[in-house]
Amino acid sequence: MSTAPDAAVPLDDADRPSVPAKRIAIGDAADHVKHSAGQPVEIAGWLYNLRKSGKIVFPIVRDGTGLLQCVALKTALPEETFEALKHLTQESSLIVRGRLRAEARAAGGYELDVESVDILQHVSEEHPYPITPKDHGVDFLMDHRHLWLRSKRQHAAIRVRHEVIKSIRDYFDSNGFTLVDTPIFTPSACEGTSTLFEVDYFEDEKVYLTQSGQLYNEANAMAFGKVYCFGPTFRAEKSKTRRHLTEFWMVEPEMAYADLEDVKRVAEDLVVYIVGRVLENRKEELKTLERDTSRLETVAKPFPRMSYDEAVKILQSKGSEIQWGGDFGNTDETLLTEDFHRPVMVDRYPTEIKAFYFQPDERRPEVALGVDVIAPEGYGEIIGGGQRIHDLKLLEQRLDQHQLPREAFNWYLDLRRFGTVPHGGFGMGVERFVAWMCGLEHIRETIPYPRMLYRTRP
RNA sequence: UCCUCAGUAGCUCAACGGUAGAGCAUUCGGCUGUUAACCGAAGGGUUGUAGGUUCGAAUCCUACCUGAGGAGCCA
Repeated sequence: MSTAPDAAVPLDDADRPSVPAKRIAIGDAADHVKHSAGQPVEIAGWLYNLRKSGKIVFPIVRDGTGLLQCVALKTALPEETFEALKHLTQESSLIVRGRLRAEARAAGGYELDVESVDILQHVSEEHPYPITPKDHGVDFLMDHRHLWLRSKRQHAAIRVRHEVIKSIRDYFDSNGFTLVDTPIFTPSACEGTSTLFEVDYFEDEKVYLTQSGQLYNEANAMAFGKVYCFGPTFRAEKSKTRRHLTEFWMVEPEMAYADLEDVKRVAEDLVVYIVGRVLENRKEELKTLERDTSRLETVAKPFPRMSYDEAVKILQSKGSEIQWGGDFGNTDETLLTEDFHRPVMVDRYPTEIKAFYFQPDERRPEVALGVDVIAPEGYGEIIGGGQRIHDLKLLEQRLDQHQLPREAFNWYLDLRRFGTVPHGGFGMGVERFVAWMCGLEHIRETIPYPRMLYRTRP
Protein backbone atom coordinates (compact mmCIF):
# COMPACT_ATOMS: atom_id res chain seq x y z
CA MET A 1 0.00 0.00 0.00
CA SER A 2 1.45 3.31 -1.03
CA THR A 3 -1.62 5.29 -0.05
CA ALA A 4 -0.71 8.07 2.36
CA PRO A 5 -2.61 7.96 5.64
CA ASP A 6 -4.66 11.03 4.82
CA ALA A 7 -5.20 10.41 1.14
CA ALA A 8 -8.78 10.21 0.02
CA VAL A 9 -9.86 6.80 -1.17
CA PRO A 10 -11.82 6.84 -4.43
CA LEU A 11 -15.52 6.39 -3.86
CA ASP A 12 -18.37 5.31 -6.04
CA ASP A 13 -20.52 8.32 -6.75
CA ALA A 14 -23.44 6.68 -5.00
CA ASP A 15 -21.44 6.36 -1.80
CA ARG A 16 -19.95 9.83 -1.90
CA PRO A 17 -21.04 11.65 1.21
CA SER A 18 -22.87 14.94 0.68
CA VAL A 19 -20.71 16.62 3.32
CA PRO A 20 -16.96 15.88 3.36
CA ALA A 21 -16.13 13.91 6.50
CA LYS A 22 -13.10 14.74 8.57
CA ARG A 23 -10.66 11.85 9.15
CA ILE A 24 -10.14 11.34 12.88
CA ALA A 25 -8.36 8.78 15.01
CA ILE A 26 -10.46 6.66 17.35
CA GLY A 27 -8.21 7.79 20.16
CA ASP A 28 -9.47 11.34 19.56
CA ALA A 29 -13.15 10.39 19.72
CA ALA A 30 -13.74 12.01 23.12
CA ASP A 31 -12.09 15.20 21.94
CA HIS A 32 -14.16 15.30 18.78
CA VAL A 33 -17.48 14.78 20.55
CA LYS A 34 -16.57 17.48 23.03
CA HIS A 35 -15.61 20.10 20.44
CA SER A 36 -17.26 19.22 17.13
CA ALA A 37 -20.23 17.03 17.98
CA GLY A 38 -22.50 16.39 15.03
CA GLN A 39 -19.85 16.97 12.37
CA PRO A 40 -19.38 14.02 10.01
CA VAL A 41 -16.20 12.03 10.52
CA GLU A 42 -14.49 9.10 8.91
CA ILE A 43 -12.52 6.33 10.56
CA ALA A 44 -9.95 4.39 8.55
CA GLY A 45 -9.29 1.03 10.07
CA TRP A 46 -9.90 -2.68 10.21
CA LEU A 47 -12.89 -4.74 11.33
CA TYR A 48 -12.12 -6.02 14.82
CA ASN A 49 -15.34 -7.88 15.38
CA LEU A 50 -18.93 -7.75 14.26
CA ARG A 51 -22.23 -8.50 15.93
CA LYS A 52 -25.46 -8.55 14.01
CA SER A 53 -29.10 -8.90 14.80
CA GLY A 54 -31.42 -8.93 11.82
CA LYS A 55 -31.80 -5.35 10.75
CA ILE A 56 -29.00 -3.90 12.90
CA VAL A 57 -25.24 -4.52 12.71
CA PHE A 58 -22.55 -3.50 15.18
CA PRO A 59 -19.15 -3.45 13.50
CA ILE A 60 -16.28 -2.84 15.92
CA VAL A 61 -13.51 -1.00 14.13
CA ARG A 62 -9.91 -0.60 15.24
CA ASP A 63 -7.49 1.89 13.75
CA GLY A 64 -4.36 1.42 15.85
CA THR A 65 -5.37 4.10 18.34
CA GLY A 66 -8.38 2.33 19.81
CA LEU A 67 -11.61 0.44 19.22
CA LEU A 68 -14.87 2.03 18.18
CA GLN A 69 -18.28 0.43 18.00
CA CYS A 70 -20.30 1.50 14.99
CA VAL A 71 -24.03 1.01 14.37
CA ALA A 72 -25.48 0.30 10.99
CA LEU A 73 -29.26 0.23 10.55
CA LYS A 74 -30.86 -1.51 7.58
CA THR A 75 -33.47 1.20 7.38
CA ALA A 76 -30.88 4.01 7.24
CA LEU A 77 -28.54 2.59 4.57
CA PRO A 78 -28.62 1.49 0.93
CA GLU A 79 -29.29 -2.23 0.60
CA GLU A 80 -25.77 -3.03 -0.77
CA THR A 81 -24.01 -1.10 1.98
CA PHE A 82 -25.94 -2.85 4.71
CA GLU A 83 -25.47 -6.32 3.19
CA ALA A 84 -21.74 -5.71 2.64
CA LEU A 85 -21.29 -4.69 6.24
CA LYS A 86 -23.38 -7.59 7.51
CA HIS A 87 -21.11 -10.10 5.77
CA LEU A 88 -17.84 -8.39 6.46
CA THR A 89 -15.06 -10.65 7.75
CA GLN A 90 -12.64 -10.07 10.63
CA GLU A 91 -9.70 -7.72 9.85
CA SER A 92 -11.15 -6.55 6.53
CA SER A 93 -9.89 -3.03 5.87
CA LEU A 94 -12.54 -0.34 5.67
CA ILE A 95 -13.32 3.33 5.99
CA VAL A 96 -16.56 4.19 7.76
CA ARG A 97 -18.22 7.59 7.73
CA GLY A 98 -20.93 8.93 9.96
CA ARG A 99 -21.64 10.92 13.09
CA LEU A 100 -19.94 10.23 16.37
CA ARG A 101 -21.68 10.53 19.73
CA ALA A 102 -21.32 9.46 23.32
CA GLU A 103 -23.03 6.13 23.97
CA ALA A 104 -23.02 4.42 27.32
CA ARG A 105 -23.97 1.04 25.84
CA ALA A 106 -20.86 0.91 23.63
CA ALA A 107 -17.54 -0.28 25.03
CA GLY A 108 -15.29 2.75 25.14
CA GLY A 109 -18.22 5.11 25.59
CA TYR A 110 -18.54 6.36 21.98
CA GLU A 111 -20.37 5.13 18.94
CA LEU A 112 -20.50 5.98 15.26
CA ASP A 113 -23.80 6.01 13.34
CA VAL A 114 -22.74 4.65 9.98
CA GLU A 115 -23.74 6.71 6.92
CA SER A 116 -21.39 5.22 4.34
CA VAL A 117 -18.63 2.62 4.06
CA ASP A 118 -15.70 1.91 1.75
CA ILE A 119 -14.36 -1.60 1.94
CA LEU A 120 -10.73 -1.60 0.78
CA GLN A 121 -10.34 -5.34 1.16
CA HIS A 122 -12.84 -7.99 2.14
CA VAL A 123 -10.82 -10.76 3.82
CA SER A 124 -11.63 -14.01 2.03
CA GLU A 125 -13.95 -16.57 3.64
CA GLU A 126 -11.71 -19.35 2.33
CA HIS A 127 -8.78 -18.01 4.34
CA PRO A 128 -10.31 -16.15 7.26
CA TYR A 129 -8.21 -14.20 9.75
CA PRO A 130 -6.62 -16.88 11.92
CA ILE A 131 -6.76 -15.16 15.30
CA THR A 132 -10.35 -15.39 16.45
CA PRO A 133 -11.76 -13.70 19.55
CA LYS A 134 -11.47 -17.01 21.45
CA ASP A 135 -8.45 -18.51 23.20
CA HIS A 136 -5.31 -19.55 21.37
CA GLY A 137 -2.15 -21.36 22.38
CA VAL A 138 1.26 -19.73 22.68
CA ASP A 139 2.78 -21.66 19.80
CA PHE A 140 0.04 -20.64 17.40
CA LEU A 141 0.13 -17.02 18.51
CA MET A 142 3.91 -16.83 18.25
CA ASP A 143 3.73 -18.24 14.71
CA HIS A 144 1.31 -15.42 13.93
CA ARG A 145 3.16 -12.73 15.83
CA HIS A 146 2.82 -10.35 12.85
CA LEU A 147 -0.97 -10.55 13.25
CA TRP A 148 -1.05 -11.08 17.02
CA LEU A 149 0.22 -7.50 17.42
CA ARG A 150 -3.26 -6.35 16.34
CA SER A 151 -4.80 -7.87 19.45
CA LYS A 152 -5.69 -5.65 22.36
CA ARG A 153 -3.27 -7.01 24.95
CA GLN A 154 -0.29 -7.12 22.62
CA HIS A 155 -1.10 -3.67 21.40
CA ALA A 156 -1.21 -2.40 24.99
CA ALA A 157 2.11 -4.02 25.92
CA ILE A 158 3.89 -2.48 22.93
CA ARG A 159 2.49 0.95 23.76
CA VAL A 160 3.81 0.60 27.31
CA ARG A 161 7.16 -0.35 25.78
CA HIS A 162 7.04 2.83 23.72
CA GLU A 163 6.38 4.88 26.84
CA VAL A 164 9.23 3.19 28.71
CA ILE A 165 11.67 3.87 25.86
CA LYS A 166 10.53 7.45 25.42
CA SER A 167 10.80 8.19 29.12
CA ILE A 168 14.29 6.66 29.26
CA ARG A 169 15.38 9.01 26.49
CA ASP A 170 13.64 11.99 28.06
CA TYR A 171 15.26 11.27 31.40
CA PHE A 172 18.81 11.17 30.06
CA ASP A 173 18.30 13.96 27.54
CA SER A 174 17.10 16.33 30.26
CA ASN A 175 19.76 15.34 32.79
CA GLY A 176 22.89 16.30 30.89
CA PHE A 177 23.57 13.01 29.13
CA THR A 178 24.55 12.85 25.45
CA LEU A 179 23.43 9.96 23.29
CA VAL A 180 26.58 8.40 21.86
CA ASP A 181 25.77 5.09 20.23
CA THR A 182 28.16 2.18 20.34
CA PRO A 183 28.80 -0.35 17.57
CA ILE A 184 26.80 -3.52 17.08
CA PHE A 185 29.61 -5.35 15.25
CA THR A 186 32.41 -5.76 17.74
CA PRO A 187 35.80 -7.39 17.35
CA SER A 188 35.63 -9.40 20.60
CA ALA A 189 33.88 -10.02 23.84
CA CYS A 190 33.21 -7.02 26.06
CA GLU A 191 33.21 -9.10 29.18
CA GLY A 192 34.62 -12.41 28.11
CA THR A 193 31.87 -14.37 29.83
CA SER A 194 28.68 -14.64 27.82
CA THR A 195 28.57 -16.43 24.51
CA LEU A 196 28.60 -14.25 21.41
CA PHE A 197 26.96 -14.54 18.02
CA GLU A 198 29.67 -14.82 15.40
CA VAL A 199 29.24 -13.11 12.05
CA ASP A 200 31.29 -13.49 8.85
CA TYR A 201 32.72 -10.09 8.01
CA PHE A 202 33.78 -10.22 4.36
CA GLU A 203 36.86 -12.36 3.68
CA ASP A 204 38.63 -14.05 6.53
CA GLU A 205 37.41 -11.81 9.31
CA LYS A 206 35.02 -12.67 12.14
CA VAL A 207 33.10 -10.11 14.12
CA TYR A 208 30.59 -10.54 16.91
CA LEU A 209 27.23 -9.00 17.69
CA THR A 210 27.58 -6.76 20.72
CA GLN A 211 26.57 -8.00 24.14
CA SER A 212 27.14 -4.60 25.75
CA GLY A 213 28.22 -1.15 24.65
CA GLN A 214 29.96 -0.55 27.90
CA LEU A 215 33.62 -0.51 26.95
CA TYR A 216 32.91 2.02 24.20
CA ASN A 217 30.69 3.91 26.61
CA GLU A 218 33.68 4.42 28.89
CA ALA A 219 35.60 5.99 26.02
CA ASN A 220 32.59 8.16 25.21
CA ALA A 221 32.23 9.26 28.84
CA MET A 222 35.83 10.48 28.80
CA ALA A 223 34.90 12.54 25.71
CA PHE A 224 31.49 13.85 26.74
CA GLY A 225 31.27 13.50 30.51
CA LYS A 226 27.85 11.86 30.76
CA VAL A 227 26.69 9.61 27.95
CA TYR A 228 24.27 6.83 27.19
CA CYS A 229 23.85 4.32 24.43
CA PHE A 230 20.60 2.63 23.60
CA GLY A 231 20.28 -0.24 21.22
CA PRO A 232 19.85 -3.94 20.69
CA THR A 233 22.11 -6.41 22.44
CA PHE A 234 22.74 -10.05 21.60
CA ARG A 235 23.46 -13.02 23.82
CA ALA A 236 24.08 -16.46 22.40
CA GLU A 237 23.33 -18.18 25.69
CA LYS A 238 21.06 -21.17 25.43
CA SER A 239 18.75 -19.77 28.06
CA LYS A 240 15.28 -21.17 27.93
CA THR A 241 13.18 -19.27 30.42
CA ARG A 242 10.44 -16.66 30.44
CA ARG A 243 13.00 -13.95 31.25
CA HIS A 244 15.39 -14.43 28.33
CA LEU A 245 15.69 -13.27 24.74
CA THR A 246 18.69 -13.69 22.45
CA GLU A 247 18.10 -10.17 21.11
CA PHE A 248 17.00 -7.51 23.56
CA TRP A 249 17.27 -3.77 24.08
CA MET A 250 19.46 -2.21 26.68
CA VAL A 251 20.13 1.35 27.74
CA GLU A 252 23.56 1.99 29.22
CA PRO A 253 24.51 5.29 30.84
CA GLU A 254 28.12 5.98 31.77
CA MET A 255 29.48 8.91 33.78
CA ALA A 256 32.98 10.30 34.22
CA TYR A 257 33.92 11.49 37.71
CA ALA A 258 31.36 9.18 39.30
CA ASP A 259 31.51 6.55 42.03
CA LEU A 260 29.24 3.70 43.08
CA GLU A 261 26.95 6.03 45.04
CA ASP A 262 26.45 8.26 41.99
CA VAL A 263 25.56 5.22 39.91
CA LYS A 264 23.02 4.08 42.51
CA ARG A 265 21.44 7.54 42.65
CA VAL A 266 20.94 7.72 38.88
CA ALA A 267 19.63 4.16 38.67
CA GLU A 268 17.07 4.82 41.39
CA ASP A 269 16.05 8.18 39.93
CA LEU A 270 15.62 6.70 36.45
CA VAL A 271 13.45 3.82 37.61
CA VAL A 272 11.18 6.10 39.63
CA TYR A 273 10.86 8.47 36.68
CA ILE A 274 9.88 5.76 34.19
CA VAL A 275 7.37 4.14 36.53
CA GLY A 276 5.76 7.56 37.08
CA ARG A 277 5.51 8.22 33.36
CA VAL A 278 3.97 4.83 32.63
CA LEU A 279 1.41 5.26 35.41
CA GLU A 280 0.57 8.73 34.15
CA ASN A 281 0.39 8.14 30.41
CA ARG A 282 -0.56 4.48 29.97
CA LYS A 283 -3.55 4.07 32.29
CA GLU A 284 -5.74 2.57 29.56
CA GLU A 285 -3.09 0.09 28.48
CA LEU A 286 -2.41 -1.03 32.06
CA LYS A 287 -6.14 -1.52 32.50
CA THR A 288 -6.32 -3.63 29.34
CA LEU A 289 -3.44 -5.70 30.71
CA GLU A 290 -5.28 -5.99 34.04
CA ARG A 291 -2.18 -4.72 35.83
CA ASP A 292 -2.61 -4.14 39.56
CA THR A 293 -1.17 -0.61 39.53
CA SER A 294 -1.12 -0.36 43.33
CA ARG A 295 2.05 -2.46 43.12
CA LEU A 296 3.65 0.25 40.96
CA GLU A 297 2.36 3.29 42.82
CA THR A 298 4.53 2.38 45.82
CA VAL A 299 7.70 2.66 43.73
CA ALA A 300 9.39 5.76 45.21
CA LYS A 301 12.75 6.87 46.52
CA PRO A 302 14.59 5.62 48.44
CA PHE A 303 14.84 1.97 47.41
CA PRO A 304 15.84 -0.52 50.08
CA ARG A 305 19.63 -0.91 49.97
CA MET A 306 21.67 -3.84 51.18
CA SER A 307 25.11 -5.27 50.66
CA TYR A 308 25.68 -8.65 49.09
CA ASP A 309 26.78 -9.87 52.55
CA GLU A 310 23.44 -8.84 54.05
CA ALA A 311 21.50 -10.28 51.12
CA VAL A 312 23.15 -13.68 51.60
CA LYS A 313 22.24 -13.65 55.31
CA ILE A 314 18.63 -12.71 54.54
CA LEU A 315 18.38 -15.45 51.93
CA GLN A 316 19.85 -18.05 54.26
CA SER A 317 17.35 -17.05 56.97
CA LYS A 318 14.59 -17.57 54.38
CA GLY A 319 15.82 -21.07 53.65
CA SER A 320 17.92 -20.50 50.51
CA GLU A 321 20.87 -22.80 49.87
CA ILE A 322 23.05 -19.87 48.79
CA GLN A 323 26.61 -19.62 50.13
CA TRP A 324 28.81 -16.51 50.19
CA GLY A 325 30.51 -16.29 46.81
CA GLY A 326 27.63 -17.60 44.75
CA ASP A 327 25.36 -15.65 42.44
CA PHE A 328 21.63 -15.31 43.09
CA GLY A 329 19.23 -17.57 41.25
CA ASN A 330 15.78 -16.46 40.21
CA THR A 331 14.16 -17.83 43.36
CA ASP A 332 16.75 -15.96 45.44
CA GLU A 333 15.88 -12.69 43.71
CA THR A 334 12.20 -13.22 44.35
CA LEU A 335 12.83 -14.04 48.01
CA LEU A 336 14.94 -10.90 48.44
CA THR A 337 12.26 -8.56 47.16
CA GLU A 338 9.16 -10.25 48.59
CA ASP A 339 8.99 -8.03 51.69
CA PHE A 340 9.26 -4.81 49.68
CA HIS A 341 6.98 -2.98 47.30
CA ARG A 342 9.97 -1.31 45.69
CA PRO A 343 12.98 -2.48 43.75
CA VAL A 344 15.88 -3.57 45.96
CA MET A 345 19.47 -2.44 45.44
CA VAL A 346 22.19 -4.94 46.29
CA ASP A 347 25.82 -3.83 46.11
CA ARG A 348 29.37 -5.07 46.73
CA TYR A 349 29.26 -8.49 45.10
CA PRO A 350 32.21 -10.86 45.30
CA THR A 351 34.88 -9.65 42.86
CA GLU A 352 35.20 -13.24 41.68
CA ILE A 353 31.75 -13.40 40.08
CA LYS A 354 31.90 -9.97 38.47
CA ALA A 355 33.43 -8.88 35.15
CA PHE A 356 37.11 -7.89 35.06
CA TYR A 357 36.50 -4.14 34.88
CA PHE A 358 34.67 -3.76 38.22
CA GLN A 359 36.48 -1.59 40.75
CA PRO A 360 37.30 -3.60 43.88
CA ASP A 361 36.42 -2.00 47.23
CA GLU A 362 39.66 -0.46 48.58
CA ARG A 363 38.99 -1.66 52.11
CA ARG A 364 37.82 -5.12 51.03
CA PRO A 365 39.23 -6.13 47.64
CA GLU A 366 37.28 -9.39 47.70
CA VAL A 367 34.12 -7.41 46.93
CA ALA A 368 33.54 -5.21 43.88
CA LEU A 369 31.79 -1.87 43.69
CA GLY A 370 28.92 -3.23 41.62
CA VAL A 371 25.21 -2.82 42.16
CA ASP A 372 22.17 -4.72 40.90
CA VAL A 373 18.63 -3.39 41.04
CA ILE A 374 16.16 -6.21 41.49
CA ALA A 375 12.54 -5.53 40.56
CA PRO A 376 9.76 -6.76 42.87
CA GLU A 377 7.13 -9.40 42.05
CA GLY A 378 9.68 -11.85 40.70
CA TYR A 379 10.75 -9.78 37.68
CA GLY A 380 14.39 -10.14 38.63
CA GLU A 381 17.45 -8.09 37.87
CA ILE A 382 16.55 -5.07 35.74
CA ILE A 383 19.76 -3.10 36.26
CA GLY A 384 23.36 -4.14 36.70
CA GLY A 385 26.30 -1.79 36.92
CA GLY A 386 28.87 -0.13 39.13
CA GLN A 387 32.17 1.66 39.31
CA ARG A 388 34.89 0.76 36.82
CA ILE A 389 38.58 0.34 37.44
CA HIS A 390 40.37 3.60 36.62
CA ASP A 391 43.91 2.57 37.62
CA LEU A 392 46.01 1.29 34.70
CA LYS A 393 48.10 -1.20 36.69
CA LEU A 394 45.10 -2.73 38.40
CA LEU A 395 43.19 -3.07 35.14
CA GLU A 396 46.15 -4.78 33.45
CA GLN A 397 46.36 -7.15 36.38
CA ARG A 398 42.65 -7.99 36.12
CA LEU A 399 42.91 -8.62 32.36
CA ASP A 400 45.69 -11.09 33.06
CA GLN A 401 43.73 -12.78 35.81
CA HIS A 402 40.82 -13.25 33.39
CA GLN A 403 43.25 -14.46 30.72
CA LEU A 404 42.09 -11.80 28.28
CA PRO A 405 44.38 -10.74 25.41
CA ARG A 406 46.09 -7.49 26.34
CA GLU A 407 46.37 -6.45 22.72
CA ALA A 408 42.64 -6.47 22.02
CA PHE A 409 42.10 -4.18 24.98
CA ASN A 410 44.88 -1.77 24.17
CA TRP A 411 42.52 1.02 23.16
CA TYR A 412 40.54 0.41 26.34
CA LEU A 413 43.72 0.72 28.40
CA ASP A 414 44.40 4.07 26.69
CA LEU A 415 41.47 5.45 28.65
CA ARG A 416 43.56 4.84 31.80
CA ARG A 417 46.71 6.29 30.23
CA PHE A 418 45.23 9.60 29.18
CA GLY A 419 43.50 11.43 31.99
CA THR A 420 41.90 8.55 33.86
CA VAL A 421 39.17 9.36 36.38
CA PRO A 422 36.82 7.35 38.57
CA HIS A 423 33.76 6.52 36.52
CA GLY A 424 30.81 4.23 36.40
CA GLY A 425 27.49 3.37 34.85
CA PHE A 426 24.96 0.62 34.40
CA GLY A 427 22.86 -1.28 31.92
CA MET A 428 19.08 -1.60 32.07
CA GLY A 429 17.16 -4.25 30.17
CA VAL A 430 14.14 -2.71 28.50
CA GLU A 431 12.10 -5.88 28.07
CA ARG A 432 12.35 -6.97 31.70
CA PHE A 433 11.36 -3.48 32.72
CA VAL A 434 8.34 -3.53 30.40
CA ALA A 435 7.35 -7.00 31.62
CA TRP A 436 7.38 -5.65 35.17
CA MET A 437 5.31 -2.57 34.22
CA CYS A 438 2.76 -4.70 32.39
CA GLY A 439 2.70 -7.53 34.92
CA LEU A 440 3.38 -9.98 32.09
CA GLU A 441 4.20 -13.63 32.69
CA HIS A 442 6.63 -13.78 29.79
CA ILE A 443 9.16 -11.36 28.34
CA ARG A 444 8.29 -12.41 24.77
CA GLU A 445 5.24 -10.14 24.78
CA THR A 446 7.30 -7.01 25.53
CA ILE A 447 9.08 -6.85 22.17
CA PRO A 448 7.34 -6.83 18.77
CA TYR A 449 9.31 -9.74 17.29
CA PRO A 450 10.99 -11.77 20.04
CA ARG A 451 14.12 -13.71 19.24
CA MET A 452 14.51 -16.71 21.48
CA LEU A 453 16.47 -19.94 21.68
CA TYR A 454 14.22 -21.83 19.28
CA ARG A 455 12.30 -19.03 17.66
CA THR A 456 13.47 -16.57 15.01
CA ARG A 457 10.27 -16.35 12.96
CA PRO A 458 8.32 -14.37 11.88
C1' U B 1 23.21 -28.62 27.64
C1' C B 2 20.05 -31.15 31.40
C1' C B 3 15.10 -32.27 33.69
C1' U B 4 9.58 -32.29 33.19
C1' C B 5 5.17 -31.92 30.26
C1' A B 6 2.40 -31.68 25.64
C1' G B 7 1.27 -32.63 20.11
C1' U B 8 -6.51 -34.99 17.86
C1' A B 9 -10.81 -30.31 12.58
C1' G B 10 -8.21 -23.52 10.74
C1' C B 11 -8.17 -22.49 16.52
C1' U B 12 -9.13 -24.20 21.89
C1' C B 13 -10.03 -28.78 23.84
C1' A B 14 -12.83 -33.80 24.86
C1' A B 15 -12.66 -39.02 23.94
C1' C B 16 -7.63 -42.71 28.06
C1' G B 17 -7.93 -50.28 24.56
C1' G B 18 -13.88 -51.09 21.23
C1' U B 19 -18.26 -46.47 15.72
C1' A B 20 -13.11 -39.69 16.60
C1' G B 21 -16.81 -35.38 19.34
C1' A B 22 -17.95 -30.14 21.26
C1' G B 23 -17.26 -24.76 21.29
C1' C B 24 -15.16 -20.89 18.26
C1' A B 25 -14.03 -19.70 13.02
C1' U B 26 -16.35 -20.45 7.81
C1' U B 27 -21.20 -21.07 4.81
C1' C B 28 -26.76 -20.82 4.86
C1' G B 29 -31.22 -19.31 7.70
C1' G B 30 -33.57 -16.30 12.06
C1' C B 31 -33.49 -11.95 15.26
C1' U B 32 -33.65 -3.49 15.66
C1' G B 33 -29.20 -2.53 21.20
C1' U B 34 -25.47 -6.41 20.69
C1' U B 35 -20.99 -6.58 24.60
C1' A B 36 -15.76 -13.08 23.33
C1' A B 37 -24.11 -11.58 21.35
C1' C B 38 -27.67 -15.45 20.82
C1' C B 39 -30.79 -19.54 18.26
C1' G B 40 -31.13 -23.44 14.12
C1' A B 41 -28.52 -26.16 10.16
C1' A B 42 -24.19 -27.57 6.95
C1' G B 43 -19.21 -28.50 5.41
C1' G B 44 -14.57 -29.60 7.75
C1' G B 45 -9.98 -35.45 10.32
C1' U B 46 -3.89 -40.19 7.25
C1' U B 47 -5.16 -38.23 15.84
C1' G B 48 3.21 -34.86 14.91
C1' U B 49 6.45 -38.90 12.14
C1' A B 50 8.30 -44.01 11.91
C1' G B 51 8.12 -48.68 13.98
C1' G B 52 6.16 -52.21 17.68
C1' U B 53 2.38 -54.80 21.19
C1' U B 54 -2.90 -56.32 20.36
C1' C B 55 -8.49 -59.60 17.38
C1' G B 56 -8.66 -54.17 17.65
C1' A B 57 -4.41 -48.21 19.10
C1' A B 58 -5.80 -41.17 19.33
C1' U B 59 -5.29 -44.25 23.84
C1' C B 60 0.00 -48.94 25.67
C1' C B 61 5.68 -49.34 24.33
C1' U B 62 10.34 -47.43 21.61
C1' A B 63 12.82 -43.83 18.70
C1' C B 64 12.69 -39.30 16.31
C1' C B 65 10.56 -34.34 15.20
C1' U B 66 8.15 -29.91 17.02
C1' G B 67 6.63 -26.82 20.98
C1' A B 68 6.09 -25.26 26.16
C1' G B 69 7.78 -24.80 31.37
C1' G B 70 11.96 -25.08 34.66
C1' A B 71 17.52 -25.42 35.94
C1' G B 72 22.22 -23.28 34.82
C1' C B 73 23.89 -18.39 32.61
C1' C B 74 22.37 -13.54 32.48
C1' A B 75 19.56 -7.91 31.54
